[in-house]
Amino acid sequence: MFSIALFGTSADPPTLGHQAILEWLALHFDRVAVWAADNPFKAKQIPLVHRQAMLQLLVTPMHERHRNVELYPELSHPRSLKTLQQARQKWGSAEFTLVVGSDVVPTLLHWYRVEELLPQVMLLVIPRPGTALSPVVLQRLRQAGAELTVADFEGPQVSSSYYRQTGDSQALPAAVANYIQQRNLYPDLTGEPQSLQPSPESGDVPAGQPATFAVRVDNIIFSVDTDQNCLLVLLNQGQHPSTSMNWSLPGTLVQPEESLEAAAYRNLAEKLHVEKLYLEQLYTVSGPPSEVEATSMGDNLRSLSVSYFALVPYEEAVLNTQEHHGIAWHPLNALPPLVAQHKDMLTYAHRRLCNKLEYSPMAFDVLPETFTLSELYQLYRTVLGAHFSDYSNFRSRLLKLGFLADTGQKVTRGAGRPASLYRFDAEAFAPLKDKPLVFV
Amino acid sequence: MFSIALFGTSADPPTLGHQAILEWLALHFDRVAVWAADNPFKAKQIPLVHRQAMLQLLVTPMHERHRNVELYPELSHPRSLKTLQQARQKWGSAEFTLVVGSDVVPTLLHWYRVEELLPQVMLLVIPRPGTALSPVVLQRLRQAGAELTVADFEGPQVSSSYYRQTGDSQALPAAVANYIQQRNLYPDLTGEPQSLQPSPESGDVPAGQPATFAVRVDNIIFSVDTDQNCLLVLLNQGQHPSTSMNWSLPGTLVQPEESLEAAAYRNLAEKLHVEKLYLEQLYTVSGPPSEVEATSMGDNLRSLSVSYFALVPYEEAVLNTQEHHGIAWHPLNALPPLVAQHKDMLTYAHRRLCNKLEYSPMAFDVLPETFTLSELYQLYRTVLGAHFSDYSNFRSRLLKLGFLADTGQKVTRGAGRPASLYRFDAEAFAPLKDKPLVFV
DNA sequence: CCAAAAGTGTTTATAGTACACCCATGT
DNA sequence: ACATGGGTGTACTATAAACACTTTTGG
Repeated sequence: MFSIALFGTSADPPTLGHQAILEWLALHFDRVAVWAADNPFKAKQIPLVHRQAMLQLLVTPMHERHRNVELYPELSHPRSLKTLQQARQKWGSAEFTLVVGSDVVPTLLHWYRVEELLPQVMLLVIPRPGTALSPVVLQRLRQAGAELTVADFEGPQVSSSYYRQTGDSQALPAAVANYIQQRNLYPDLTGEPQSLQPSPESGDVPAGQPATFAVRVDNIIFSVDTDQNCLLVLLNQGQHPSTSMNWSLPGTLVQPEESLEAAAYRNLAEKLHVEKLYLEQLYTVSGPPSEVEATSMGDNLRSLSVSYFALVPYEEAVLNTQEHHGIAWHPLNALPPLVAQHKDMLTYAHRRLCNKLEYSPMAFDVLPETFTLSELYQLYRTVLGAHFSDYSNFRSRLLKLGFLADTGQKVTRGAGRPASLYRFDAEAFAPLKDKPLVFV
Repeated sequence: MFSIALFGTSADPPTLGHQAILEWLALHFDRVAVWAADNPFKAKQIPLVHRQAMLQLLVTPMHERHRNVELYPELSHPRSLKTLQQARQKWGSAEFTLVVGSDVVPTLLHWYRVEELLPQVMLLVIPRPGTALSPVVLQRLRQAGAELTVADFEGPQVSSSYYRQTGDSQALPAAVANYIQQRNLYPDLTGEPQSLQPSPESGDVPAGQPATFAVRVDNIIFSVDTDQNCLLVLLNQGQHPSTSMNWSLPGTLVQPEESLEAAAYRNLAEKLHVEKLYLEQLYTVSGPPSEVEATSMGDNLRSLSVSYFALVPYEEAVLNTQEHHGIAWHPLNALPPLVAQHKDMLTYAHRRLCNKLEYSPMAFDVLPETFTLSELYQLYRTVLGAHFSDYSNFRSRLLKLGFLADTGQKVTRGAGRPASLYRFDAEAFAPLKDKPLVFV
């Protein structure tokens, strides 16, 4: 069958090594297809057009001896599977061989759909200086279905990276060397050989010292005054370090032996006293590097704030105005001037609160053990607004779901018919977990 | 009208100062109601029963001279409004006066429903040593509706905290001193006066050096292989520092000049190359204090991990297997052994992904500019599972909503009728934002 | 007696579900 | 022609929404 070698190279730049490989391939295959490949992870690559042009300069002269080597730029694709599909479309059924350097062999098993690729193509490995082939890897590849040959090729041991490090134009075909010089494509190279040094991999992470952070926890504490039909949030007057704004969310720095959640609970407990509450992590923001906190640990410390949102029962909550003179409840629809960042957090927290109420039983974390349905309804109506479903529909829906147990007790609040006291049955609710819109 | 003084005190312990105040009150009011108050923020308080008993010991002997002073424990409540309600229930319409120390006056305006409390009651302020009354505060209180008197009381200047600091039992009535000694209620006191020092407020925060953190970002990168009907997640082999487990989520340390989001993007870009993606912050966990990272900044550094979850187009994504040999896609239903913490994060991220798909247009962030409805459907079906609504209903619902614009173009994928190509119209979707279950 | 709050029921519109069936293309 | 995937329509059911009505208390 007609044999075709598929050889993609970054050609950055193409060297005498490439030339030797191509000549070797020309002798062993009916056709040799070569192209300049783009690697999206090599950020500082020479533009593709130049690399392709240089490759053309290398291939064209070869035609005198080998008419079967040709440039096929359209084959270029980050995925060999795609390249193979295109080759098959172009040449139909032939025997295709993928030519790869020995350096990429270890990563081969992680390629896009290897299990699909390997049965369709043969592999030819070109040994490259410095990268030995592990027999284990070869065996594992063969187990995965690879039909794999290692080339008995002994060409000149010059690679593109050798040229990029040394600038030794002896490694290049004259035409390529000329192309580079005309356009000054590798300006960092003086033209005279430099000392060979191991260079860091391109695209590597910035290897600087990682930043250190002071972490604070900011609480967005909501409460509901059902008498006044008012959603409240707890604010602190003039304590936030990084601003001159008057009001801010109550917060605290995380202590050395303390988990984030513990810090959130402590922060809350310092400001008010409640028996029941709902607490949940919300969002994390990092302060700008310039925003340094006063500390003895050095001034490279950045700040990071993890926000928690809480719901507490208003009737039960006792503010610690003794120690924190500045704290007070504020209606959400009449907020005082606030730190900009905190304003966003508040908006986000409010949205989360509304959503959570709609599908989670968090309301029962702040209601008393037993409660009337109108108390529950008042809570929902105050938070979700006047557009919320009417009482009778709310009532019948919840009772039908069956996780509210009637205690049999009745209680009378002022005038009107006495109301039944209900209890939340967590077990009966369990199957409804994660179901959306349980409470609408 | 019958005048009643309401006087709550922590009685920790009750002193000769309290006794003098009570005698003074007895001369100016028809009845003096006194009780031992509980402050939920004073953690190291003597148990209430003892304080009440001591107060009783102080009040009982007074009955010889003043029959109108009496203990009413049932009036005790952290909120004066409640106390007042109970007093009113007990004695009906009388003139009630709330007796407060001058030290609490500045916090008065932050009390529970002051605006409701102030019209109902008169205030009597007892000057206390060391806390001067600011005329500004008094004026503001009066503006808020307070009817306020400052007592012309010149009693002995001994307070409970004076006793607690000095142990000077000269400050106490003999019966109280005896009660304390019998039960060794204040064991820290030697009995002989100590030097008077300003002590830190009780219930204060631990004032230690705040902890410093190295912050890492861990990415949970999902992708959908619609051919194989498979939800994939990107894992990294054996790189996580704090474990011997094989696979972990790809992560990186946040660099000094970098925002959290920037670090998440960098981390992702280092591992794979995509043009389109969806990225969102997920959750933040703090490592235990023991888990120290190797660093030159000192070994008190704790670790904190902010996780981000991402969705990327599988067809387009090119893994950087060159630089990161260990990364690979794994089907979510066949995960390799994984760091425990990362397993939880994955579960959480998966749930979030499912929920987000149901109400947000995130799918269009990873689909090509134009797409067929079955491509969209396949994406949903693969992520949300076989229980997802059937194609025809999915189709009619989405088209009715009107944010999918038919491009008029048709495309044919293999056999079958050609499919229309649609485009996502963000403007038309805008009103549906935050609506639940748009896509069900 | 009425007002107020609790609780019940009825009607109507709409949205989800499960199908059956027609349409256009490649082989 | 027929398998394959794209696209349409219909009948049934469940639920949301609006509202009228009864019951039980306090004043």
